[in-house]
This record gives sequence, C-alpha cells and structure tokens, in this order.
Amino acid sequence: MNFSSRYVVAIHILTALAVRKRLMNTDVSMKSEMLSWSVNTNPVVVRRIISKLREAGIVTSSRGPEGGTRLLSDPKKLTLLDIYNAVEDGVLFHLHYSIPNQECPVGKNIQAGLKEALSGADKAMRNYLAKYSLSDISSDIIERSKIKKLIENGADPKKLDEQFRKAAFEYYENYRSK
Amino acid sequence: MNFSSRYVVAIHILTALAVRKRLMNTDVSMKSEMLSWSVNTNPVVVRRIISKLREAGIVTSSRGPEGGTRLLSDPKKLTLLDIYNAVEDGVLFHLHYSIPNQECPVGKNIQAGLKEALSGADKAMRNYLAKYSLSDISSDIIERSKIKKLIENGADPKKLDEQFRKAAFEYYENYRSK
DNA sequence: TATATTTGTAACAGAAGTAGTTACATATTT
DNA sequence: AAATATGTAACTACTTCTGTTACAAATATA
Repeated sequence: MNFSSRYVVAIHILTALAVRKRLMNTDVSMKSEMLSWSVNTNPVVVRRIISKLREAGIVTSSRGPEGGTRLLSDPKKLTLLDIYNAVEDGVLFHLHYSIPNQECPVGKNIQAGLKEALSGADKAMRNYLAKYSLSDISSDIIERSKIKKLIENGADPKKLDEQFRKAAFEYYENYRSK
Repeated sequence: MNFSSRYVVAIHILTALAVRKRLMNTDVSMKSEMLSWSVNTNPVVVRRIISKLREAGIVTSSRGPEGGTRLLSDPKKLTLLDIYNAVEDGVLFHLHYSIPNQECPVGKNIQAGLKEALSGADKAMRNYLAKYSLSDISSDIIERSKIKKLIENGADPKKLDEQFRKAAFEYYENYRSK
C-alpha cells in the first residue's frame, strides 16, 4: 500500500533537533549532512523533507557556514499529526479511478455511502497521532538511549553532543571519498 | 501517498452482491462483467480483486455458464476491516528504507520509540473500520438509491434486478464492439 | 571583497505499485 | 462438443518514491 518513508524520516529529523535542543539547553541548528548521517540516507533526501517542514512553519533554515535547520515549533505543542499533515498531503483511502457507473444504483451511491466510514477511519487515525507530541518522542528516545545514564553519571551533555558531531563528520568524510 | 483504489473497489463489489442478495432474498452470483459494469472498469481488474476476497474466504467463484462469484460471508458479520485485511496487505506507516544509523542515539532508538504511536494510530483506524458491516453499507445504498421507493410503490424486486442485468448486458455489448 | 560553506531545487535513473488490456488455458453447464 | 465464465500470465503506461549529481543562491568569515 503506502510505501513512502517520508513521515518516519520527518519525525526522525525533528526528534534529532529536539533531543539536541534539550541536551544543549538552547536552540540548535543541524546541517542536512549530520541529519542524513543519523537517518542513513542522502542529504538531499533530508533537505527535501525539511522543505516541507519549513513550508508548514515547523522549522527554519539558513544557508552558508554555520547554516542549517532549527526548530521553530515548541516540541511540547507540536504533535505527530502536525508532522503528518506537513509531509503527507494525500488521502488515506483512494476512491475509484474512473467514476463508477451512475446507471447502477450501487455505482451511483457507493462513494457517498462510504464517505462516513472512510473519513471516520481517517479521522480516528489522525486523532490518535494528535495525542503524541514531539516532546513525548524525544523524551522516549533519551530514556531508551544511554544519554540519560551518561548524564546522570556526570558526563557533560555538551561533550556528548560533540562526540556525535564528530561521528557524523567522519561519516561524511567516508561518504565523500567513496 | 496511497494511490490504490483496490479497497474501495472491493467494498463496491461486495456491496453489489449484498444488495442483490437482499433484493432477490436469496443467494445470487454475479459475473465479473456485470460487476465491472457497475465499477466502471475492466473485468480482469474485478477478477483480480475477487481473487483476494476468495483467498480470505469472503466469496466463492465458479466457472462456466451460470458461473460467477457469490458471497460466503454473512453481510451482518463481515466488517469493513475484514475487507481491508483481505485486499490491503501493507502497513499504514513505512519505516526507514535503510536502517537508521545505530551509532546515533536517535537513529538507534527511533524505530522502537515510534512503534507505540504508529501502531496505535494504525489500530485506531482499523478499530473504526470494524464498526461497519457490509450490511450497514448495503442498507445505506438501498436507502440512497431509488430501489427502496420503487419497491414500496409496488415494483417487483426481481424485475428491478432484471433491469440492471439488462443494462449491464448492453454495456458489455458496447464494450466488445468498440 | 573573496572564499568557503551550506541550503534549495531541478533533473534524471531505477525500483516498485497500480490499472488497464490482451490472450489463452481451465473448468463447467447444456 | 459447444458455449460460457473464471484464473492468471504478460505486457504497457502511469505514478510515486528514493537516491544521486549538479549547480545556483545565500551567507559567514578571513
């Protein structure tokens, strides 16, 4: 059926921004390179998705050295539904390709007859997504990762962050030289 | 996003069978030709979808003269979710194409961290579909169409049915001769 | 101001899903 | 035996999606 990974990648990108924002305790911007390192894809793929998030007003980007993308939305207020709406413009259930036969009582009425059920199912899915905020997801990731324990054990969050930046940089070097 | 109309066509096919079953007050079988007339597509497209419904045990088919497809399931017990499961095998939300970077704390944990939210949204959609039976849909179609009024005004349901069969036959003749 | 850096996006290839269509083997009724 | 209907393979055309290259535009900094 749906075979796009845009949505999950969009959440991934925003989660990375939210996690680093919390670690650094300040606004951070990330380059598409570092994000593509985390997602494991091409920087252009990341930039294309960021482009949609930018159109939705969720992030902002700047060019040049020290450029990159940073969050505009408050992670506590931004829901998974907002992200869904930003990157998935299609509908959940497609109707007939060709208009059904209007001479047939079933063909004439089936689309109207299904509207309630199908749009209801679509809405049920969206309502569920709206229950989760980006903050919920980034908290979950911090819990799951070793970050929390390392910080509890006295590690400097900014040094941890630096480690990840270095790892991303090395990835990028390998990437260019292949 | 999802651009398959299989699901709606599958419901359409089953609704046609259920409506005629109620009109005739007995089991009916329909040829893929007549169904494709109502759906407004090619008989093979219909047969392909019927093939999936048959695998799910929802309908049965027979070949040769007087052949066709008829319902096995009770329309009151068959839900829109059953139909969904029969024809859509994919998942609602795709994960990353390439496994995210396991060296990154976000990449390592994002899929596990999203599982609850995404499978919950998927389940919310399915639960909603399960609320509707094929009988609900066919009742709705009968309400919307003129069938109900015609019968209330004394028309013979079997003659009405015959009219539709004739219309479908004429369609097929035009179809072949083009 | 010149240079290096980073984004934005067009353009293209390749993979995969889908509908529509033709063709024909298989099964079944009469 | 003939007629009829399904089952399905094979092909085309179209769409969506990711990955990739390429390059213009913007921006920070020396």
